[in-house]
Amino acid sequence: MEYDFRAVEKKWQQYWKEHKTFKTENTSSKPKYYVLDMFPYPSGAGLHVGHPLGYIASDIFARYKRLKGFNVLHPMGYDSFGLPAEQYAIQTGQHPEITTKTNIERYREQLDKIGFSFDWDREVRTSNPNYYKWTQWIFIQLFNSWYNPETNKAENIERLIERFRNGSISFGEGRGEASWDLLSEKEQSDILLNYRLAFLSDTMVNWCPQLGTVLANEEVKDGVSERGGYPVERKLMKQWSMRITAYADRLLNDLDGIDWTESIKEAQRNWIGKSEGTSLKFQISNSKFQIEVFTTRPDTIFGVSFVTLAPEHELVSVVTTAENKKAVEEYVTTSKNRSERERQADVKKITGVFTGSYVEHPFTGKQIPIWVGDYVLAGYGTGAVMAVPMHDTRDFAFANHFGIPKHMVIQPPVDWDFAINSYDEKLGKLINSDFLNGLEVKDAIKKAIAMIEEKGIGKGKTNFRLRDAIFGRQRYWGEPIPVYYKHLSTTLSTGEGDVIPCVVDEKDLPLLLPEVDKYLPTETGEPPLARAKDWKYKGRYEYECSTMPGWAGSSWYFLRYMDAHNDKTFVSKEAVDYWQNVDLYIGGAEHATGHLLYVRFWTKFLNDLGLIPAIEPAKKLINQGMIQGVSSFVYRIGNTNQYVSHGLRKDYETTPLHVDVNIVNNNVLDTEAFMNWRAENKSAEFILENGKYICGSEVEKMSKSKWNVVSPDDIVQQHGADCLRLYEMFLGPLELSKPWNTNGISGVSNFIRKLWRLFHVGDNLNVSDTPATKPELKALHKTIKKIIFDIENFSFNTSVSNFMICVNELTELKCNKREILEPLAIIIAPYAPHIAEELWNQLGHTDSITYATFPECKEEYLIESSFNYPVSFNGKTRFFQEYDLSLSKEDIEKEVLTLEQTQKYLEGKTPKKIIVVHNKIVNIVV
RNA sequence: GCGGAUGUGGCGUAAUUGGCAGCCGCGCCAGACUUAGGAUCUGGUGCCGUGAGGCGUGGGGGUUCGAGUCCCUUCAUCCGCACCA
Repeated sequence: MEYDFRAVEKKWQQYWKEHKTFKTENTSSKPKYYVLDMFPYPSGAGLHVGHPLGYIASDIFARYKRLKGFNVLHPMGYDSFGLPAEQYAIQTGQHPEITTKTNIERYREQLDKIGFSFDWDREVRTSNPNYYKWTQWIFIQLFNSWYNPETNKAENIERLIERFRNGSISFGEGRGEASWDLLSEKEQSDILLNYRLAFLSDTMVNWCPQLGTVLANEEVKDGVSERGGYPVERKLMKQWSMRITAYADRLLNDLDGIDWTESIKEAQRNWIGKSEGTSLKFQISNSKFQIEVFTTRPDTIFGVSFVTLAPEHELVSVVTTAENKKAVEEYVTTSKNRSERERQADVKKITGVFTGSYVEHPFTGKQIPIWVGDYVLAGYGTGAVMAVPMHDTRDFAFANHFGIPKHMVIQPPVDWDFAINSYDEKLGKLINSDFLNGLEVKDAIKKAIAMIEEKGIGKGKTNFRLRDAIFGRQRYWGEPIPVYYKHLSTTLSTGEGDVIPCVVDEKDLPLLLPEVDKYLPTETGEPPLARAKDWKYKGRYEYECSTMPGWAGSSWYFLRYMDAHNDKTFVSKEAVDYWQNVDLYIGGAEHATGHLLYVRFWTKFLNDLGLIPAIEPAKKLINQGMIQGVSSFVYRIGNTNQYVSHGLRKDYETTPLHVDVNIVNNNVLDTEAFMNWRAENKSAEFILENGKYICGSEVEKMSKSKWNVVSPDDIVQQHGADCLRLYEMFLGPLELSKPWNTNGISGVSNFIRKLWRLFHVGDNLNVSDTPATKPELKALHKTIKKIIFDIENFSFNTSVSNFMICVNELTELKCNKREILEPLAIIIAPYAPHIAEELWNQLGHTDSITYATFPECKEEYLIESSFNYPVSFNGKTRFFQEYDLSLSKEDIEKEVLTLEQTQKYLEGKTPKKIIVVHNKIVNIVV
């Protein structure tokens, strides 16, 4: 009988569960190793074959490390707050908690079937109050902290207040020498909000009316929401934000110390967008005001021919003269009404308007016109730029469009046609630039900054593209922000009471998510939490009604796994001192500027507070590729119920329609199944080619709506979990994206059966205790060596081929020696744990193979005494000749020349040169 | 526009890091066996050519005795960022 994978896999999954085989302790004499997967959001669609790809790789690595004698932490959990469950709740009235629970159970079932070695006792769910209690606790620490630029660390806000009191830090302009304690509570609160790491402020947000919430920058793609693709507009709102910008420099610099893919690091560098330059103030002619600009090119100061303000700039109205008022106001209004999307869509379209005013050039005193243009972004730098058309592409285009003069101040070291392009390179010598003349750009930048600073009109400055992260979401299914609003004594002037935000007391955590009647905003546009009845802090104070964003819970979950049940603290000192941080983190590259940046931010913050020892969450990060789906299409003719085969569709007017890939085999449609697939297909007619209906196909994202989802459950049911694991690895390098194709799976399936047959004759184990032969030992140890190399280089696809080679060789050798087969079972165990356990058990072991010892490669079995040299002429291999490895280069050279074959290829000529590379090649140059 | 990645048979891929290109599979071809199965086994399979042989790692050029691998250049595809001064 054949290997019964269904029985065996069920048996061992049961065994692991009962024996808690993968339970991990926080103390051990073994070295620690932490392998983490990005936890999933449990969606209603369940897992498809793409999801487990990374989990399989990490599981192999975790199991390998256990065999290598490490104490391995390999947990799993769920990122269970989020939009889809809430959208579903809005549609059906079903509480998101119930949906979430159902989805998690389904995920768990699917995961269990694949045989992962997770320690489920450490499971976390971000929507669980025991978990989000600590997410809220961390929020409170952020609220109570400020970033001290001198120590470059977050500190308790009390330290800042002390410094306000003793005057070592001034708490604001225009308040004179007033002492801190004389300020009202409201004034103090407002000032502190400018420093707190979690703070409330009026911010331009990405507001999505359809979703009824604000979105973070990385949740907006091309002006529409990432989820759902709804339009997003800019809106000024009072919002909770995280001062991630305080950490910009550290987030950038510390990238050098971590082993992450270059693409992720580069994406983060771009996102942080550090740019060094200088601020510079221009005096507005006949005015008390100045315009401050930021530039990275102070060297081009003598090339300035205009100054441009963003339409939102506060000085626009000030500098606009009466005769230009109408035009400017019109322009500003149009610009503001254009959505972010529209602005981005036509970047090429140059628009702007002259204000009628001028600034004075700081060095020449010349009059420089002030323009307004929406190519200048209000949110970056100072919202104003000094325009140098000859040396900046955008200024060049603007100047050309409006016929503004251009001044050349850098002599390019190459031929340059200034009629076509500006010269933006930081290379060349300065000309027409007074004290900068003759300097190289690099030196000119330094000199210009020095002169600007000396004149007191600006100073060297670093700008970041990174924005503070908006933290509040006007949604229901998220962590309540643990903030309440305290009413202060009524002020006489307004008759209204001042209100200040305060964090709830730590002992009152968790602040539970209240029940609401509907998951929609209120009639007045308040978030759903405003519907909660009698929901007040201490029965008196209104709570904050927005909830945390999806990334809050995932910004520290790697810590909670270390100590998942602690109800005294978010993670105990002992646990975090032992586990430190993640050694290997596997997940998708789509989180490059979202999760992966926030988790680094929170890690650094918690480290600043001395709560955790690590400054980075993960030492090594691997991004698994995406598994795409292959969609199948049928072609419906017009509005009929007739479908035409792919090859003949050109003759008709057709509409391509997605068809369930499960009723298509090798592009051939099962027409009967199609007719039964949906009621409206019952009477479908087909125009066939060669008696078959051929479907079209396309590679797309795997998704329910495209009918191209392949479920791991089906693969496990048909071929087994070990087969799925091996096949997913066999597909190709982990990092590569590829479309799923089940066709090749039979090769892996055959391999598993072949492996089984190596140990069995009929139904019986047939393993001999006689010593192994040299070729058998060689086959084994060669494989051990390769597998170690492969795993440590995360080259899981080549390991699978190497196992196949090994089993093929041993089958050829008719090897059934315990001395060979027992180590073979161990090295294959991380990949195919079920069959490995079964074989191990049949070999007479009573314990799990999980904690066996990974065999060592003994080089002595690999030593060869001779080598079959390829002999080539002018680099072209012509024949082979075996020589003993003890032979010297000279000996081989002599030997080769005596060969009849050599003489044949020499055709009577004398070789110019003979190259002999030991153990590699012989090359004869003629 | 900037940045990152990828490009090898009909397909997925491999190549000890400069040394026999195509390992391991899928598919395909031929054969064996047969209780005719989508089973198992054996052999073959880069392309052109009956053959000797020639050509072959997106294209072009270079370094080298020797290049998929190194250098220059160019093209294509995918991903990220994108008026960031």
